[in-house]
Amino acid sequence: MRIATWNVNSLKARMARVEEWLGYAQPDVLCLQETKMPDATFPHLAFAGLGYESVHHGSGQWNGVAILSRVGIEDTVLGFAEPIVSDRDTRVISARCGGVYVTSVYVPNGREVDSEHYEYKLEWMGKLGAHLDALGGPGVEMAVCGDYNIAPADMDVWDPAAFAGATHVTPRERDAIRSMEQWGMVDGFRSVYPEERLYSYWDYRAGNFHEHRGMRIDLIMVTASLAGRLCWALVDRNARKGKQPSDHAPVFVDVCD
DNA sequence: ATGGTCGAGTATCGA
Repeated sequence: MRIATWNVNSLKARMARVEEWLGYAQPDVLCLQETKMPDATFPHLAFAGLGYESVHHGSGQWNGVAILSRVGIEDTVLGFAEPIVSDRDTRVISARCGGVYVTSVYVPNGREVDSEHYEYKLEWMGKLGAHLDALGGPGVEMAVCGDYNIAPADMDVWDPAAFAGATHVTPRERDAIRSMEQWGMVDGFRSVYPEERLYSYWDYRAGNFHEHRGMRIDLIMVTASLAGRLCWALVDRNARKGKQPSDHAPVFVDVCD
């Protein structure tokens, strides 16, 4: 089972690239973030034509998350599960796909350390933990995929010194990832490639992509039963190239029997 | 050394 995640930075702007990618990457499940559209305009029919059922949680021109699956979609939860209070942003959606409870997350950016946005980000990560408990806890086969806006370790940024004092790398943010690991999840890509300095996001500006100035902030966190069966993982840098790319590349893991 | 681009919408803001 191939489980993928991709922050598309507007699905309207990226639809042709997403269709192309589904065609050659053949994921069983694809989590999308930053669709930047309301539910009313989500292209369920186009994805159905490619063999994918889909669920979407979006309210307007910002945020927006979705799950596409060709192995079934059931038990969909929009936002955080009850009784967790969801905020007005549409940043999380969950659904059971082929026996795996899949969650697509777009974690708040944080903007500046110690700003209200930063506190909101940390609070949001706390709610995500409660959400995963509500879905059944670490004993459930679960994949939590998305743009975490957190680089788990120094090796996940092109130059740790360049991020001094910035968000995405602070101990409090990294503690949120560590809490997920202590709860029972494994960073799927990192477990397959313990040493590789590969990134999933590059700012559009300044030729950052070609200069390899990136960050690995798009993660597929999986519970133990899946973690023990990971047989491959990939960041598809080719999908960051060419005409009208997203600033993020898709990432996937393969779960084998 | 700084900033360099996109996508939202159509002036700027957010990333």
